Amino acid sequence: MISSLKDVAILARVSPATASRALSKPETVAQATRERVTSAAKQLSYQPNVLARGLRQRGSRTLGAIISDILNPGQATLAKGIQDAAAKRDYTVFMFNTDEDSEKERRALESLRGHLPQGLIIVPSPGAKENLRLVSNLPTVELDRSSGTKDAHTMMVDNVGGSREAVQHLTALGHKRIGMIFGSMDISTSVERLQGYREALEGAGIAYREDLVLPGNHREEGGRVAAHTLLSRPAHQRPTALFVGNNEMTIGALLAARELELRIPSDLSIVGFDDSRWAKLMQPAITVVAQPAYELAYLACETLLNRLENGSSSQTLRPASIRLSTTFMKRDSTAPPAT
Amino acid sequence: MISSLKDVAILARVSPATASRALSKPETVAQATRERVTSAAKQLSYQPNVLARGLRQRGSRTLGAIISDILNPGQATLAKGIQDAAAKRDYTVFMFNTDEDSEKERRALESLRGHLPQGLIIVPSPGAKENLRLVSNLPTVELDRSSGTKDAHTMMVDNVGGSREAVQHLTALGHKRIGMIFGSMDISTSVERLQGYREALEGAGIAYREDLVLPGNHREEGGRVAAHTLLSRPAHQRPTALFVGNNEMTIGALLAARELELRIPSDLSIVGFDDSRWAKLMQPAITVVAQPAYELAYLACETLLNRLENGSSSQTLRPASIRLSTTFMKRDSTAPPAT
DNA sequence: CTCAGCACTGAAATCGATTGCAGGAATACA
DNA sequence: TGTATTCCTGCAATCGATTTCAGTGCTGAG
Repeated sequence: MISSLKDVAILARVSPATASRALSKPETVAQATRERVTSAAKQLSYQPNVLARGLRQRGSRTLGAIISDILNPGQATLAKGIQDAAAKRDYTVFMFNTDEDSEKERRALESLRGHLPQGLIIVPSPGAKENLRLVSNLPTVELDRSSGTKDAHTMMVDNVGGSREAVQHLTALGHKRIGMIFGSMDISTSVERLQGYREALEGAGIAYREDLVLPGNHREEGGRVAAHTLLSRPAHQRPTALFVGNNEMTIGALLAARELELRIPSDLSIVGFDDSRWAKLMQPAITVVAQPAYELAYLACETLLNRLENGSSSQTLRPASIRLSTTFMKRDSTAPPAT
Repeated sequence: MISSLKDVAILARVSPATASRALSKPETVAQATRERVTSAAKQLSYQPNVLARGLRQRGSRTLGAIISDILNPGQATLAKGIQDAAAKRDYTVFMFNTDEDSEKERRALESLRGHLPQGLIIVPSPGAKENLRLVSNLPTVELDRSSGTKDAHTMMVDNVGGSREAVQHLTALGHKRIGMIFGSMDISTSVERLQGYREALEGAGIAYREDLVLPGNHREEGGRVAAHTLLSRPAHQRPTALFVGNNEMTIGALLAARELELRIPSDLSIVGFDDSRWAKLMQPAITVVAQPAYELAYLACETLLNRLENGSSSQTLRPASIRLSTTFMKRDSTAPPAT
């Protein structure tokens, strides 16, 4: 049913070698021959066997992509950006999820390695620095976060700047007690966003208070618990505004506010990091720091492919560490604190 | 850097053949030899070359998965279900997006074919019936929808029943003019959901009116336009309730209602097909027909793998056409019509 | 007329793992 | 002891495409 190059060669009355050349290096073959071969190939609806080709050429037009959680719309957007960029250059992508689990990441990398991908795009999980040694000679771009690996190519957004802007917005509105839910310290984005928060407070002359800052493990439930803790305090100690480090946790924070019957924005202002479908749809619509996730991923993939196709020279290129800037989306979930 | 089986064989002082057997059919090799080989493999951190193995065995432990749009949370859930099920059985997945575009689907299938996957799980796009002939001898499961291919294995939810239940809920509340936004007629789910709508109306003794039913192309914008059209009519002609055929279009319908300053549920009841994060989060929370998307996809993948591993007997198995039932989630977006 | 140069083509090796077949050693059984 | 059986191992072929190398035939220059 599936026909091989040999079948094509026979039908075109040439050797397999010539058939191969006619299809992949057309200019090296006489026109008449080339036409016989291409028409034979079409007639048999010949599709090259990627495995055989990859074996011979030591690697197929394949990339690995490892993201943390396809169910997170932000990550799904990354996945799509990667795939679109890869498809445009005729690469296929092996996509894996880690669920932020270092062990799953390791397994994904092992499994990937056997497929001899040409390159890797990864949203590193907490254990990534260790895991990435499994594929140390594979051209890699770290996306969204940094694993801390030296000389890695990274493609991230300006987390510090984005957070600073968000929190400055809150201080400008007059908020003094601003809480933050930040994720966890072993993920670079969390650390950077916390940093932006601190810088904004400092700029506004507000002292940093550890008791207003809680981790939230990046998930909805973590965000809910953290927000609940912060918001259950008596009214005069309770933060009047919350800055939440990612979209999932923002949902949790909103649920917590609802449970405690706090009205947004009159009782509580909220700014989230990461835009999303529902953020616009909510009433009030949520003010957020939007990230160019699709562009980021697309760019990451293009960068990787360019590096691959420039061959050896790439080795000498200094690691590209690109930061895209975020966009502050003022909506309706922020207002001056109640007097 | 990457070591081959031959390297392992040399280090273990055996032939490559024996090394191969020691690793993949351990019981056929003497224990002492086996241990030498496994330890050599570990020492070299040997990873089999999937391409070579796949070439020889005519196919690797790889599945193809084609979904329509990874950015749609429902589809992302399908993707995750597939991946989890595949990973558990140690298969890797090539994932493609079609964006409901038949041409992209064709390209995905062609590209997939060269990778010699063992099987395919596909959410068929409108042109799938034609496209699937490209891979007619590949074990395939159609997920979420049916392409109309004869004898195909399909894994779907009970769209007719789910819709009927939703619309019955509306008629029970006393609604007489119930609009529907259904997607497009070339996707089986749309047709079935429309069918459920008709059955429910009929059951309630309400005449089916074509002018209350509009297509919406499955996207937010299509849903918005359709809903806007239906809802712009004068109050006594306007539907008092809308049943919307998928989650994206439900968002559009909500936006349209907001534009027209219709209050939910007092001016307009809304039921959507497909649950999602934001449906719970909205105020009012949206009443929906929830689908067991993750389970559906997981099951689809397991079914496929079982069929693969039962070998030839599978050919004779009658096509499995499984329907999972939906769950009606009554929330706050439905109420009796205004008097 | 001869030979270099060119444009094409084909034979055969190659990539890495698997596997049918055969041979050798060890064991069992008569 | 002789022979049948079992167990283990290695040789060599194989999967399908690519690529090196060595032609073949032709053109054009000397």
